[in-house]
Amino acid sequence: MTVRTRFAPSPTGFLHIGGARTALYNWLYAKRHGGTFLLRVEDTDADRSTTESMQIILDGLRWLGLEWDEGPGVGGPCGPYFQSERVGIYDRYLAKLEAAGLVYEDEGAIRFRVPDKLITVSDLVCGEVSTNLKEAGSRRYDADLKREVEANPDIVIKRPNGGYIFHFVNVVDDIEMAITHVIRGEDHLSNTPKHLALFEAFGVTPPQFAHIPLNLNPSGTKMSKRDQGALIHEYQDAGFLPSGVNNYMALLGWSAKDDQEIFTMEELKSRFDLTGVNSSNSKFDFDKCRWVNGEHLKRLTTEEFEQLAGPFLAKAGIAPEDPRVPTALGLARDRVQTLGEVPAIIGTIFAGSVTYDEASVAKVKEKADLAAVIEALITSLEAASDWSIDGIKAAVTSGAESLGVKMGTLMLPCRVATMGSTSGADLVPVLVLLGKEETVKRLRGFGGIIA
RNA sequence: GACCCGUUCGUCUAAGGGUUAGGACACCGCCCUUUCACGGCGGUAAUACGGGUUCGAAUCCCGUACGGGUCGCCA
Repeated sequence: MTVRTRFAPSPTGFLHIGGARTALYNWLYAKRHGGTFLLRVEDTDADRSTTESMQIILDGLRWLGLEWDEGPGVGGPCGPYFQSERVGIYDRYLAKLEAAGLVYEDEGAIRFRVPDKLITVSDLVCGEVSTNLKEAGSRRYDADLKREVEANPDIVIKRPNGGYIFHFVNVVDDIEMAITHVIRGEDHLSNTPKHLALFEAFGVTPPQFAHIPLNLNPSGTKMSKRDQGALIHEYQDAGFLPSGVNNYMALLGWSAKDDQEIFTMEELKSRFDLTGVNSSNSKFDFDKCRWVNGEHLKRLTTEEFEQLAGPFLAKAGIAPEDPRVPTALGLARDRVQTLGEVPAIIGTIFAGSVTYDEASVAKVKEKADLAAVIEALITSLEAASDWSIDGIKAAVTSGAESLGVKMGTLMLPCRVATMGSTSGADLVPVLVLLGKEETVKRLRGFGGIIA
């Protein structure tokens, strides 16, 4: 049987990292087994569903490269892929339950009679979990009263206003769309017996279930929109690579069982499997996510890096077609973990003026003879006949000799004077790009500031 | 509160009865570098606790603690 997996988001406005990872696991599992990955929009709650909020989710999935084989925009044999357009199908399935005497009306809503027996979920990740819905559902915790109250264990599947409820449509669609593997967050594990009861009521063999552990924020609670790294579009804005984000998401809850940490999408596709998914929740570590992304950045070709960095340069006011850009990018390349960090490294090269970092200035000011050092730099660099890496080095060396100090003594003040900070890209190549005139101008300007 | 799931360095994880408990991020140190990084090498750091079973337990069983989840006419 061909594997068919699905991602079924409800359009609440953002593609959350947890949802994205669920989508990734489903996508990878389908790819790994030569199957089909489908996207279904669970928009039964009309109040919360808008076109824009759905578009953000689709855009996020496309950016990640998790293209769906069936679903919105591409169609497929099991459409429509919006639950809001499938009411006729749900009516038909409801009629089946009615015919079997398994539903009844209760204050305008339709309830499904849950069976009074032990239902066992055989989960590919969590193992076997058993529940009796009739027993478990006959009590409910009332948050206001802070105690349990009597409850009707039969689940509502249709509202008085005609809208169908998640548990029902979810099962109907999984049947209609011939889903073979349901990979979803562990928060659904407790719901699964209800779904199994419905599959049985329809006389259908249920799909295999795999409940994957949740991603928690660093404080150990469920990731919320406000947590760093929670929303996929933020990765795009910050200059992450889709492959880097996918790689890190894959690692949160899954292991290849060897020491490999960096995977291309192709490698993930061939190596991912449910057997490597572990059952305990994981905390999101933004630093490691950045590191993984940095590794993906390093594996880019020069051309790819330049092309991808372009928009981030433009956003920072640097013209990507400036002839100095390729060299500057080469200097920034192996010291950034996201493309968004690039302008901070090389922006000052292209800027009309230098913004001085206070701590950096204070550090070079500690040297008593700073003014003399700057003066020597101006004199020797101005005299340089060959404005190349070697020529500049020779000039700085001669400046150092004139003061009777080592070249290294001049480098940090020169760095702060021309770039504003003690840290930054390799300085001599930066000076080459800056040009002699601008370099000397900046040194003079700095000399004026410290005087 | 009831039920369900979980618990290995700070974090992500490996080890499916016998390992000096391995790797990665982060952190610290050293080397390289006449600057800044990259890089290389090394270090600190973990089996939640208590009972069993066993010649032998991170690994199997029970209990406790802690964490997370579910208990909607949300999905």
